[in-house]
Amino acid sequence: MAKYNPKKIEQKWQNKWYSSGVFKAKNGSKKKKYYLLVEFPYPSGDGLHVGHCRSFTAFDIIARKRRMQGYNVLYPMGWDAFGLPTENYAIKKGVHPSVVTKKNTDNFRSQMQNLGLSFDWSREIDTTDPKYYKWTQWIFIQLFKNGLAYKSKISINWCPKDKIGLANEEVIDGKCERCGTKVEKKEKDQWMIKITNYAERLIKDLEDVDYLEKIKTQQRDWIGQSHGAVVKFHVEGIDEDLEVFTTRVDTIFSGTFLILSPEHSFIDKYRNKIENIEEVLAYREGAKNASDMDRTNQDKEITGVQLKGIMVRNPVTNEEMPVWTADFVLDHYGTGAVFADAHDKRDFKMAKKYGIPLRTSIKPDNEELTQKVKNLEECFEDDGTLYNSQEFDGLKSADARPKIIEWLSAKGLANSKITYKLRDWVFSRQHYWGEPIPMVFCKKCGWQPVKEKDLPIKLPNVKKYKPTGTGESPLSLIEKWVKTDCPNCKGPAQRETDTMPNWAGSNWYFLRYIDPKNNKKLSDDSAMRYWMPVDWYNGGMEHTTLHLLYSRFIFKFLWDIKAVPASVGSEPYKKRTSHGMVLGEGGIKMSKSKGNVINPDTIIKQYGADTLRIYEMFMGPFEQMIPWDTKGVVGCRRFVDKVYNLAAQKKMATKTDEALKKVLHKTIKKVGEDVENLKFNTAISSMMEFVNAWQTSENGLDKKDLADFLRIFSPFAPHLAEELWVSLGNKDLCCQQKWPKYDEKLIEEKRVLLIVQINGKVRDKIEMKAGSSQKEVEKLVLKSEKIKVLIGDAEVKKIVFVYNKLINIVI
RNA sequence: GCCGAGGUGGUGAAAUUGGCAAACACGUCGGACUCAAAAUCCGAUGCCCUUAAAAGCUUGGGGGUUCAAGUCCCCCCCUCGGCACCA
Repeated sequence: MAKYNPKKIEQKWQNKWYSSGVFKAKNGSKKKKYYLLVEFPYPSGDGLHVGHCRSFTAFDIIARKRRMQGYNVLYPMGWDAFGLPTENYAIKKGVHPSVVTKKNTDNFRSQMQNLGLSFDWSREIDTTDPKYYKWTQWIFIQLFKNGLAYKSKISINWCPKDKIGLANEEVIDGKCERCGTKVEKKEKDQWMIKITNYAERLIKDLEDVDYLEKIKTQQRDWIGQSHGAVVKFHVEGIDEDLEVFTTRVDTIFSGTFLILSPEHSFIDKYRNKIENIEEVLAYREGAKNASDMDRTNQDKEITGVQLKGIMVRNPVTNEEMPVWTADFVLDHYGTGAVFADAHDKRDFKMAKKYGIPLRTSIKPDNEELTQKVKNLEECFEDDGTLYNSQEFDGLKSADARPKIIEWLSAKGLANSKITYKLRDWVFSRQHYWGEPIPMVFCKKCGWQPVKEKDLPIKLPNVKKYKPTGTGESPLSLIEKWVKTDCPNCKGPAQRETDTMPNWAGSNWYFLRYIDPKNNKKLSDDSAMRYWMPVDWYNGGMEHTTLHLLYSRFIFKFLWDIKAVPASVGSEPYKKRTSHGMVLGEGGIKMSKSKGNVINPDTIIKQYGADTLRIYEMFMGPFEQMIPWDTKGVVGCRRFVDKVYNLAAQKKMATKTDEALKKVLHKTIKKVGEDVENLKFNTAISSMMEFVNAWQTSENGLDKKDLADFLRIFSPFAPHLAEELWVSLGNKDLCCQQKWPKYDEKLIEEKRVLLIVQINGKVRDKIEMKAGSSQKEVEKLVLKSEKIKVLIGDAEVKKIVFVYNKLINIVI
């Protein structure tokens, strides 16, 4: 038989698979479904990254295994193709982004096919296809109609050199991603989405899904729920209360002053009551100009200005408290105001700096520390025991909190309240290459959504993709497109010229794969009922708080408005895992500038796709970051070669050796279990062990056992598996076979290697039949010369026996 | 600062969850084949002492629990990821 030639083999089987449609998922099937999803890539000009290959191959293995286990598997692929690099390329070269996108997606597709990935290509989607983004726009309109999309003036990142608004992800270290200029803030009217309405559900429903714990934790932290209370502080001489959010009501008896954010509306409302208003407004101005970098600087000196002439009353001590403003109090969190006391480091520092009186009311358990706290030498921030707190003295912080809230709310002075760090989602981008926001502004009717029958609002062709310099999107320059009729009154109106962020298309794409050609709906109800939710979704950790959270939110919304059938439930993904990044050799990030990018095409050309697949799975644990090592690829090629040589050239046994058969069945068990746990590296090492045993066995495998091995091998190295499958005389495809079962009886050990320890140290090993009793083992061990010598005259104190494993003699 | 993950040979890593630490692979060294090289095959390979055997040491550091600890508990150090003036 000829030498192993992956080039010849792989092309042939890819053609066969893709032309026969074996990987097509069937809607309306009676079979059990399995929906496997990997994040669709942004088709960049650089081509497929070996990191893509890793997660796509991993889930390809699961998809192939599931098909062999009899499932109707949906494993689709598409393109998240709106995005900046394509737009930048268009600006530079003057080529239309859609032309670039077409070129890049063609390249990506062929690279994926060269890897033998079993995607169902009949369901391919592209977020930049008007037939697709028609529904992205439709979702926006539903958000608007349900009061979840609104316009708001907010400060955006502004590059003064390029004269363009930047998304957070375009700001690297406070500088513009393109030109490196320091980014400024600029106020601009933006479309916002009220994701905060869903904050509670987004946290609560995490209980019902199977996500990696670290993913859940990260989402919870991002949403940032805190339980506390809003307390009212009456302003002296004005019929007004200042409301303050706190999670530490237990410290309220020590509250001696109040701090407002510089932007707090109270300052505007009572300008004339504030004696030093000029100073206060100057402070506000200064805070506004401080960049994010300065504001997050830990060591920054605390500053503040007192609102002279304003006093409030502490609702529990009834004492007068001065009111200050300081920029560490954030306007957008809680009520934009805090009460300050000796139990918060920042308040403590500020009071010391400006000579504001402090009082303590919580003490730690430690007596020495308590003295320091009482003397105001140290700031105690933790929970402790209350004192100076009237009837609440002696209570622990945690017990005091609900009691104090209850007591205050009875008097109408407080309400318990839950706040979130999560903020509403800025949805406008001043770019060309994105979905146009389907809204129209009419002087008479205000903002109006485009009529659904007029969707999609197609991106018009422009001559220049360059930003306008005024902060408007390039679309604003196309007068013909901007001018339109009001959908409501038919009067003259203007289109929104901002586009959507690149998260918009990926919010709901998993619904489109289910029914990719539907032009009446996002996706057909009965098909959604069958396929949803996604059974297993894998993606990068970097998408945990953006894409993953956004898409969960949008899905909940679609479910609420019944665009998704009720029976599906309100969580889109049953299970979510994450892969580790593939780094360049030496452990640094792969990048063009470092010249350490590995192109999968090169590896396939040199070693074959099966080898690349196996290497990517063997290189290390799937969830872990891992450096590329071309030497390791060689080792995997040797393994693949070995399988080929053994299967193709060794004479077939009439009956497999008993010992080898045993190893085979252990391997079937191990590979099956490891794949389910994403432990591909150990699955492969166990197959290597099996192949080594096969190589050294006397007679080798018989036809049936070789066929079983090929079946477990085929998800990993599908091309070679098919080639060897037909060489056994089969006419069908290996990937359509049943996943083999292992024989429990064969796996059972008849003889075991028993460890003999003296005082916990391994001194000997004896082989004996499995299931021997302690007595039998003891007899044998104590007779052994080696052990006799080691025990010598010492007294045997104790003997520990672990069934089928070890015996430990304590002397 | 807080939260999360991790630290095991020269390298990537295993370790059935408390029971032989280093499987599998890379690399290195030695041998076979060859005029020679590559490829391939065989053997050795945690460290230390040693011609060898035997002993001893070893999972970031220190302490503890246990007949037995990479695994459990306490303290500390380091690396990576996330959040970060969030009241």
